[in-house]
Amino acid sequence: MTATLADVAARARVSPATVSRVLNGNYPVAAATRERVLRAVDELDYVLNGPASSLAAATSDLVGILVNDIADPFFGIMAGAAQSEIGGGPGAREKLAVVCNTGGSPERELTYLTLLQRQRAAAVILTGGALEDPGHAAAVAAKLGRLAEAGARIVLCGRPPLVLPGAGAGTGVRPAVAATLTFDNRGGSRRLTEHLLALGHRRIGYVAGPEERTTTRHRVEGHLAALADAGVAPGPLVHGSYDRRSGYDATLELLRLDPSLTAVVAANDTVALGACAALRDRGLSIPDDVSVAGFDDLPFSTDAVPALTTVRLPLYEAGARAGRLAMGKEPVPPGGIATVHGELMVRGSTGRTRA
Amino acid sequence: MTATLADVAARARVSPATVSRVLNGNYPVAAATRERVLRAVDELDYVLNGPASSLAAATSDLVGILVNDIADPFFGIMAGAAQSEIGGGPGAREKLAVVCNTGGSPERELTYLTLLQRQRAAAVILTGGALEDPGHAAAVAAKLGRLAEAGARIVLCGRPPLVLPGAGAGTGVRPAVAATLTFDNRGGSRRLTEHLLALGHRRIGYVAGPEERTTTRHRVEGHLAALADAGVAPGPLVHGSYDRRSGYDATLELLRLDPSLTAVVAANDTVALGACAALRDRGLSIPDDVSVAGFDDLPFSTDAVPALTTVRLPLYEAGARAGRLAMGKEPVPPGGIATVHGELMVRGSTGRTRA
DNA sequence: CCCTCGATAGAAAGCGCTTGCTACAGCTGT
DNA sequence: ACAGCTGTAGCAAGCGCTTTCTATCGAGGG
Repeated sequence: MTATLADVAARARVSPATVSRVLNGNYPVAAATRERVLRAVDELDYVLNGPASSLAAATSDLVGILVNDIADPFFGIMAGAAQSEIGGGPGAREKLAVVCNTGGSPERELTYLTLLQRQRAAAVILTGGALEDPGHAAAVAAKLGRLAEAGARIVLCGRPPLVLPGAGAGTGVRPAVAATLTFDNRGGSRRLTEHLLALGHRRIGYVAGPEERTTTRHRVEGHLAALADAGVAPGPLVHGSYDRRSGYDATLELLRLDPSLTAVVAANDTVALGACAALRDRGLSIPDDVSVAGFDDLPFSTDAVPALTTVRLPLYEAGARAGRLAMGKEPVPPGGIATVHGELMVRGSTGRTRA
Repeated sequence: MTATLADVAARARVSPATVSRVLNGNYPVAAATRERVLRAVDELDYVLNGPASSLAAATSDLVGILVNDIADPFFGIMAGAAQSEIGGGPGAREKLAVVCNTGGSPERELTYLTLLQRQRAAAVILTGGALEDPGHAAAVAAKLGRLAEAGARIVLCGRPPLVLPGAGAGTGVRPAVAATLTFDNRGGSRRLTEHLLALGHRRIGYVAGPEERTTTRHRVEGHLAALADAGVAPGPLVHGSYDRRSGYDATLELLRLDPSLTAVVAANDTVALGACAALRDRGLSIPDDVSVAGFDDLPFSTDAVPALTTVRLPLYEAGARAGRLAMGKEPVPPGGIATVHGELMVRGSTGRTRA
């Protein structure tokens, strides 16, 4: 049998209450007593019973991090950074940061949220783009509201702010979402396209991400805005998922739609890699025949040949900040929302159009 | 306030016991009653209190997946696969699969194990190579033993079997580890080096992973074994971490140690990418001047230019299988151990030495 | 020199759920 | 018509911890 608090108490010749207080360190205990208790804990290999503790204290030390695709470094980097800020704050009770992979499925997102609510999670971080389906958005908002009511701190990272009914300023309703770190996908995308335009490109194809995702839409909007400002007509656009295969296929399709393309902008770096492969397979050279650009600046982008022009998103920093916000270790930005900007990284995959 | 079981019971005009039985579905409840209860649950937006439930039932629905680096797709792919097998088995109570990022730190590994033990996790999956430090190995083994005692099913995935004292056959001691899926790193590495030898390479540099990791050692051993069999003297070897930067630096060092190298074998694909970058920066062409090989066959490897010769590990399949084993959905392999083999993928980054 | 206060420890009442056991129908078989 | 079932529902005793309230002991102040 596993040892219980009572066993430890008996061995240390104190009451269970005292043991609990030693373990939680939120009540004065004489040094000698503490010593004795800790020794007993050690000798019995005692480990607190989490469920019992959470039940009695009405709080738990679980922090959930939801990601859309755990195999994608975009999420891995953010999640890892957040986790590193959450695990073992000094003094505080050790928190258990766990990442939950929704795989982009709305049902799983909701399921995980319910599961986290069931565990009375102390905080929840949602990373990456959201689905734009109104029904789903409402369901998520409702769940988050309930989580927040139960005391969980909610942080959005790389996701647009959630508009909650009845949570406006002055209504006295505490907003469900404690803080939002939103990525400036529009602005980054716009600067990227401006860069391409400056290089002389006029026929630019676009490999977009999955439809109905905020990230996809914002990046497309930035791209179109840049074109509109320059008075350049948009080129062909194909939707796909966020993987290299999709980038490959979509690029072939783009080429079919407009064989005279001089540039391809991809939804992200992974997709861009697929695009490069497709172009090469068609015998086109990068950037001499066609320029290619990605987004995110994942670690491998600099190793592509040629190195990928892209927009760097400070994923690690954003994830870490989200982690701190979830722990209440960092002040909430004014208005609860902070925008994280991307930086244009010009590298070898984009070049001037031929004269 | 959040609704409790009792609230639901009152609303449905039944006893709390009945509500519990409806929710857990492990006791006959008349259809009409069930109906009434479910309606009440719905109307009250009731969500089971996980801690209370776990406490009373002495089990929880948490399943922990430990990974060394969540930003590395090697782990992301396995973890995602495992998670997809764990979330929501039909009929069974929904499990919460969570991934914990140790960052390769032994302390964090132990901390997470303790935290999972505290939560009375239903199962724990440890992925990737282990640290070879005997002290740490013993500590982990002890923790796993305690977890298993508490009813958790332990599965190792991509990690060598754990030798537990006193758990041999016939001792009547239930082994702590339910099942082990071990990767044939030695064999894969050996075949890779044999391929290089067959292409005529005799001066092969090796960029190894972190020291004291089983994966590192096994891959090096396979490499050396192939060389020994062929009567070829080992080339220079440099240790580093599992990232591209490390591959870059180590390759420069290798070149310094032996400028006449004709091939570089890297600890994994990520490292290989760094190696490629270093070679290119030195003005060497791949594979004409120097061949490069990786390991794992991560998705981006096929997009490298030239595409990377590597050893494909069925990460997704292994992760999924680990997930099923953790759920008891799949029979344990004979002896509790199954070896997962890698497949040599010959691509453009390796070629014949010049005549 | 007694009283008050600060510091520390204990008693006990839950926290919300599960589950073994008991209770009570409505039937069946004789 | 009655004992014995089978099928459902309720009772109540915890699960192991936290925390409020109370008790005790010493020390300093009036």
